[in-house]
Amino acid sequence: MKTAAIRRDSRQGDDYRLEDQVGHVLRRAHQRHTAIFQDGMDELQLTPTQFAALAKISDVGDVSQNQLGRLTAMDPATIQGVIQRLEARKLIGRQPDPKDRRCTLLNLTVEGRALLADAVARARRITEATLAPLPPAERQTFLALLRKLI
Amino acid sequence: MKTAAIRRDSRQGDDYRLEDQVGHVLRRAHQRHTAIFQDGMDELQLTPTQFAALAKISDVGDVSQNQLGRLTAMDPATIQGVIQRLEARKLIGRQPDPKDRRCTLLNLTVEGRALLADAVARARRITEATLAPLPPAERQTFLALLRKLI
DNA sequence: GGACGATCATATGTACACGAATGAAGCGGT
DNA sequence: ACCGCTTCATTCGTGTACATATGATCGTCC
Repeated sequence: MKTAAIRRDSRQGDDYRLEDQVGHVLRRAHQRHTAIFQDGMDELQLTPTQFAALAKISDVGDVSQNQLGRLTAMDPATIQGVIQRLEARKLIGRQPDPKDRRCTLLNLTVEGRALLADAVARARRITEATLAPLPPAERQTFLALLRKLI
Repeated sequence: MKTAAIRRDSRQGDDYRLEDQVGHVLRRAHQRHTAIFQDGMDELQLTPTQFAALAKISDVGDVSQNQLGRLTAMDPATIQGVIQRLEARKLIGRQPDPKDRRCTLLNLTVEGRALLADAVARARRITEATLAPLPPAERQTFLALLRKLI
């Protein structure tokens, strides 16, 4: 009797509830964010990963694909497609690395730089909208905890 | 001078840092979790969504695909593929709904039930491993905050 | 009871995400 | 100079994830 009460109140109990699992909530939170992102980037037609790639290239200048992948947490196989689509839209350029013939160095085109400026402004609003359900005081707490899980 | 100091210390400042954005951290945390999941479910060859579908069917019994999709936060187009793969492995069965000829009702096969029992035990360890970087006291806080973002 | 809008499953196309494999190129040690 | 190990970019295959479209069926309102 007492055991059951304790379980119901403070422990997770014997039953497995999908909606209580970190993974599931993490997945749904990520889903919600990408929906907000897609909405906020509507006119620019940028996905979260495409935006991340552009922002990083802008940060660090000439980078190889694999290096950019490490900086943005993308697989070589994943970033390959992202780069391909950005290049097709002429937002980035590619040129062979004179020092290492295996690499191709990436950089922003003029159009890429212009579009990124717009995108960053939107990204700030997207971050704000994503965190909107949390009172400002809790946002830092949440981010600090979330960062520990990386 | 003073302004710059304040910005550096407590405000987000003018520069846009990708690694400070919720979306990016959320994406990476989700990535890490799926990696842990894949590792923990190695022998069973279940993906997070496949596991979620099995667990939910076990919970609620006969469900239509779309209904299951709503319960597990999956698009009709997404759950279609998940169901198809689970059926191919004979973990779930499908039969027409006598009350509504548009629907097909899903349920676990004997193999599905057996595999799920094993999977749930593993899923508990996966949740534990995902939250391992957080001291126990912070886990409830984190989950409570994360849930607000859904 | 017939038309209309909603819902169900499915299909197509695009975009991440990653394992695994491949060929080209770099590099260190002998 | 050569061999082996690593790294780079690419490719293939599988699996989410979602927009959009389609045909079948259901409910409802007139």
